[in-house]
Amino acid sequence: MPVTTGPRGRIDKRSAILVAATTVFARAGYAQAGVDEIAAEAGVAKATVYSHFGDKQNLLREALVAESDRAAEANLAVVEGLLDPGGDVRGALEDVALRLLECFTDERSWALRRLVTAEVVQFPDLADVFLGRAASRVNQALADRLLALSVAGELRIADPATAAEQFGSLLTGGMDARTRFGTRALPAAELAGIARSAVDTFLRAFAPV
Amino acid sequence: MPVTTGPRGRIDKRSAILVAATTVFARAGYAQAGVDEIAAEAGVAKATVYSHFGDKQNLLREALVAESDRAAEANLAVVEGLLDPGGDVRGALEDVALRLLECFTDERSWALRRLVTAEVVQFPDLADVFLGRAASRVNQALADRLLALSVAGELRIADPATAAEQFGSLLTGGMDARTRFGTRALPAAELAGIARSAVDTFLRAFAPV
Amino acid sequence: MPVTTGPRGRIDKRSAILVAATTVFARAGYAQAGVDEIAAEAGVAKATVYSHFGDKQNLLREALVAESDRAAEANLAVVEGLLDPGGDVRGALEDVALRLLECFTDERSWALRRLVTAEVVQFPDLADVFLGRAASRVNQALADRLLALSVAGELRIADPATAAEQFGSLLTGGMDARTRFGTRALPAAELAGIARSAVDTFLRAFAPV
Amino acid sequence: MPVTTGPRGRIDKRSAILVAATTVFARAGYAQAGVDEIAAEAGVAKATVYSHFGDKQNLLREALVAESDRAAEANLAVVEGLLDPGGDVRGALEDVALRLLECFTDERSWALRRLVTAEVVQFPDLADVFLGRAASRVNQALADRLLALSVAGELRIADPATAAEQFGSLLTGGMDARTRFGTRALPAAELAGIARSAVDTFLRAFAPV
DNA sequence: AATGAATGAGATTTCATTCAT
DNA sequence: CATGAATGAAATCTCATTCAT
Repeated sequence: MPVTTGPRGRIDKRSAILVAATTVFARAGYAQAGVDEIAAEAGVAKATVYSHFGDKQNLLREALVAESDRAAEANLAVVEGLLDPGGDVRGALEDVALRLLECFTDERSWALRRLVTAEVVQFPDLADVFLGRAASRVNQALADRLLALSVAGELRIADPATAAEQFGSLLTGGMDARTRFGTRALPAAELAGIARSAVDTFLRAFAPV
Repeated sequence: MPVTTGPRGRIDKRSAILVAATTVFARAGYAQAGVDEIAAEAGVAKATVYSHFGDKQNLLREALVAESDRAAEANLAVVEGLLDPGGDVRGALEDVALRLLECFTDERSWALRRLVTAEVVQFPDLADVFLGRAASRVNQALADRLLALSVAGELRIADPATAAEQFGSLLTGGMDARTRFGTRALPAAELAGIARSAVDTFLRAFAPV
Repeated sequence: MPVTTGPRGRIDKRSAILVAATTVFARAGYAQAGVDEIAAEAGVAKATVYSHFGDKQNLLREALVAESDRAAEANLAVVEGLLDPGGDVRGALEDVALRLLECFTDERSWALRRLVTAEVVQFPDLADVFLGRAASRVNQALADRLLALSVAGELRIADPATAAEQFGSLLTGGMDARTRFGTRALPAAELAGIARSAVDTFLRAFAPV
Repeated sequence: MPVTTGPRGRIDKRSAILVAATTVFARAGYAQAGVDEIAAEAGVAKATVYSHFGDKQNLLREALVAESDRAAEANLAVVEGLLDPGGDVRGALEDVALRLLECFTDERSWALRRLVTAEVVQFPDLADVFLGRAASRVNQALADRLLALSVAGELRIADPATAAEQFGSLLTGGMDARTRFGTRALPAAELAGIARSAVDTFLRAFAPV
């Protein structure tokens, strides 16, 4: 018997379960993950999982909400570091590009995207969770920065939203193939090369005259 | 009583099963798809499925092989249409871009990518199937064409493989978000806009002086 | 709604399953017995059987452990009744012989031996279960008694272990044929005759001069 | 296409199947043996097995008939060697005993008894096959010899049938335990010891005054 | 006569979920 | 509130048997 329980104990269990669910879903996939397994990983009884989250699907959703927020946080932190560099746009963009790429190729990010992709047909609202909480916020933030740079005369961008999307695409578009869908890690040098190459093309297209 | 049987009958059943498997896996996902369901869709007994394919995992693999080949065929046909346009590079690229986008946003292509993505952790060799049979062949073909255009002085490309990858990325990089992972169809006008926008950026970066 | 549950309830179910398994395995043989059938006989859900015993093979093992113990108990009770008879050795031996024969020809004993015999190739440890828990204990106990009678001058036995084995053999050696492997019951008179005949031969060999 | 077929080919196939069935049933048990496996072992198609033997149960029966005959032959050959030894009854009996024991502990004999024991509940007529074709014939032959020896004054036996049964019992009664139901081979020395010990007890009981 | 192919029925096992304590 | 226990429904896979060639 715990000496003190109360709201704190319950909350602790809730997040232990969420962490466990994230881990197990990432490792095994939604269908292959057993609620037993999640409960064991969290150190609680299976019924406790149900009393907190209702059912397995909802557990997935909540886990994806948390992971999407976590991923968004990391990405936004990077994008918000993209301030007016006073001259070295290329350096600033390469720096942001590389750090975004590191976020993107993180194990947990791959797992998040894989889970959304895998289950979107069964549970279409998962797309909204991921896109709304992570992808579109990051894109919007990036568009804001690009606009700022454009206003500052460092870039020449007509449509910042599209430019932001294309910046991201150039950066991450080949990653499925290169990492075999997140199954294989890339050497740091390769990451840096990809970032440089993406920024290079981006600047050819959007550098001021 | 079947009208005709013999060796042809067996082959017919095999492909009926493969078609059914593709359909059902696409509709329900690998784990949620029952072999019962596939057998019913194919109009054969469950045991026949097993006698042809051994187990469910192998059925998935064979289905993905077939779908990868089919997708590659369609994409290659488009890419191979990209000949020296004698002046109107933009028009030629936009045409190819749009048609590639149509391939890419096809229901079956989405299903293929979703299945690979979803199951790559459990069955890592599926990545090889998809990448080796489809993605990398298409990229290679596109690189070949870009090189030819570069040689012809229509483009100014140093590294055709990377340029091809970037062309594809600009084209398809935003599609997860726009189609909600293939869950939502896009109006033709939007597709055309995306193609135009991708080509525009690509040409800004790679058009000759 | 059950009138009482709690820890007692689980134990009750466990033994209900064990009893049912014993019954069904005896009736149908291991391979032909369905876990469905056992669950139905026990009045529980199939999954409950699995949650208690893990798999079918283990269920067989546990059932055989219980049956071996039960059989050993009955046999040992008989053998331990063989005290110094003060003169009438023949009578005492015939009495024990007949009662051992009754144990041996019991339906459940036949079923036990049949199951062990049938499955020993697949699950070699079953031999250990049966021999270690039943056969060898009974033989040892019988050897002890024969030694005591020998010490008391009622028998003339050099090697009690072998003598005990031979006593058992004379008694049960012909039973496969007579009962058609336990498929046919014997009249009490025949049993008594066999016991008498076995004891007769035994005493011819081991009675004191 | 075989160069010549005809009745001889069919007969060859029939016995190939029977041999294969015997092998596979012995190795795996009746229920675990697949008709596929038997057909493969025999080098024929599964349907051929059915066209020759009708169903699996009948295949078992025919295999057991053949094996029972084979076992009987071997045992009878031994027993029939038990002629009037002119003085050395013990030596003659020990010789027969050892050779019978060798028959009895043969792999194939164990397999035969195991199959009969295992399946007798499902197919009660198997007991008749085994008992009628092997066990009782051997016992009868042995009774004949014992009677002859008795007439010759070498033994003193009132009831030869019972004596024969007891001779066999003394010999084989402990073999289940010693060989763990045929799962473990015995060293030749142990076999010889058992034979000697059985004959010793037998002669104590049945040697002439 | 022999076979390759197909199948219906059933086997074991798993799992998300509920309920009484 | 947390849990151990129980379960209904379904999943994958197997196998004896038949049929058309």
